[in-house]
Amino acid sequence: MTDLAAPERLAKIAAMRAAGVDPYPARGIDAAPIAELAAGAGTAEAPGPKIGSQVAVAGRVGVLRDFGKLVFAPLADRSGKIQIGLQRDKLAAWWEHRKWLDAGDHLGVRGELGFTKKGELTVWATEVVILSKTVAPPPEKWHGLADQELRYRRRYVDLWANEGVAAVFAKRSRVLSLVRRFLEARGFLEVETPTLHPIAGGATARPFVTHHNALDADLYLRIAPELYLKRLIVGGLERVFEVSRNFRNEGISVRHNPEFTMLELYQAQADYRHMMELTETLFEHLARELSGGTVVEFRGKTYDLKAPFARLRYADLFQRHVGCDLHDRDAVRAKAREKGLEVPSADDDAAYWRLMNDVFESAVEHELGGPVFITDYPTPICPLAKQNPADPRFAERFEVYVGGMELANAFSELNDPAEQERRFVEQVASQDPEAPGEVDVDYVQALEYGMPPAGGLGIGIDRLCMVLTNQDSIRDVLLFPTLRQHKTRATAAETVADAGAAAG
RNA sequence: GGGCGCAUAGCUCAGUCGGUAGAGCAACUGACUUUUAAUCAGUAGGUCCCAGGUUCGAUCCCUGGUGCGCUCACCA
Repeated sequence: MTDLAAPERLAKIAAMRAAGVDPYPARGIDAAPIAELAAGAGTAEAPGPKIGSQVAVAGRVGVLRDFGKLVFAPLADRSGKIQIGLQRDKLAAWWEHRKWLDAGDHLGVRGELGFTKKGELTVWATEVVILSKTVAPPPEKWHGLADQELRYRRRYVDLWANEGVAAVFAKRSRVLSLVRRFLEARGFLEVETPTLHPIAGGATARPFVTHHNALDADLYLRIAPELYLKRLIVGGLERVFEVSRNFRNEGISVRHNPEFTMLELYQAQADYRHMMELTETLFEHLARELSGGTVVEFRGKTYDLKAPFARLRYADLFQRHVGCDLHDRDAVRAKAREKGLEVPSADDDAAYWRLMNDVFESAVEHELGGPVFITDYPTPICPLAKQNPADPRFAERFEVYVGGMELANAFSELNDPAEQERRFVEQVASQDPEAPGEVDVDYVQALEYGMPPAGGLGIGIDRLCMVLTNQDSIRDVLLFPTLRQHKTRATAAETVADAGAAAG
């Protein structure tokens, strides 16, 4: 046990055992979802159990309001909450055991559905069973679990102690479900590709490294599923998607978690224009399904996710917000210095384009409300995208922004093996710590077998859920966000460890 | 990683212009058959995050550390 366990509750467990009552019985009880009772109550529209009928409910009990010969308490399950009423007269033999009950216990209650004098729907108990005795006291009843860190560390408490938390995750689940149905209806096949990659490709990010003992080889946790999914397009699957947990060894912020979920999809015979249409259609669909309308509120502002979204060209935005052409290297460097960005002394192309994009991001991104497509990125910052046939300086790529946050990234996929190889070699040579360490030769070979023209799209599911559920931090849409390691004091574990040390 | 802020009872917080501390809730005891954060009476509960420094004296001031939050950078 840990120091969370309250002595008075442990004493109750001992008392129950002494009385021959199991505080952790093996079987639950067959109970109705509480919402059915609460909403139904035998009316014509909602044919739940009638007032006066016998019902059974099971759930976590809240604060006990004890009147001596009468106890009221709320009982909550996943579906809702109802009041239970325990009366001495109806629980004669059991009545003395009411002292075993504590806030937070799991109870099964059988009784008659009725009302109190104040008109509160109540299950008047004729039988009460402790289904699981809680030794850790629940959070304070007024404030709930307020400590941010504890909310994340003890999400299992946060979920029932704080209103609305479970609903956010139910919505998230629904987003994934809707996305799957949406894509399946359009002929996409859900696939699963490796999480362990010999080369960390498909994005620029620092990977996590791990080691396979039998192969005696280092492997990387994937930073993106992209290159595998495109191999499947080569393989003729034509329309594939994956809900991919990606891992990036980077900082943590309100928008970043080291592991995050991305939807990636690829569609043969499509290009980035199709991806735009698909994106805005999907976003509108999700908004409508989740909230009934297309307008969502996020961080105190509203955004209309009704398609079509505005389309703004990268070069135009650059000109407008930075004030010079993105190819004018001297002017861009001057702007970078103005903004206090670190201007690299090296004069190579890779460094210039990184700088140019930094300038763009610092000048443009937070100016964007959205939803908006930023389109036609400069080719040098798009190693996996196809060039625009009319102007090869730009790639057929777009990103979607809502509330200053990048939600999606898509392009017409580069399928020329020679050009792809050239860009890989360039990346590897760039010395960028976030670039892959070696050329993915197998991927180039895949392209040599021929990939049809295809559009690809990646959507940050966590961020999308932030927008759709109006949560400011990515941590609030992740059940268990990554936190610094933290040793919980486990008194029993210490005892075991001490015993082991003593024995050894 | 940089900057800013916070750390006091189980929880949420107040407080001490430097003299080792308080409220509400929770717990415990008692009363109460109609509460909705029940009420009433009482009891108990503190390494004031840790270490060092200044001081007659530090929870308070200073330095360092730890943890957390916010923010910047990077990205999705």
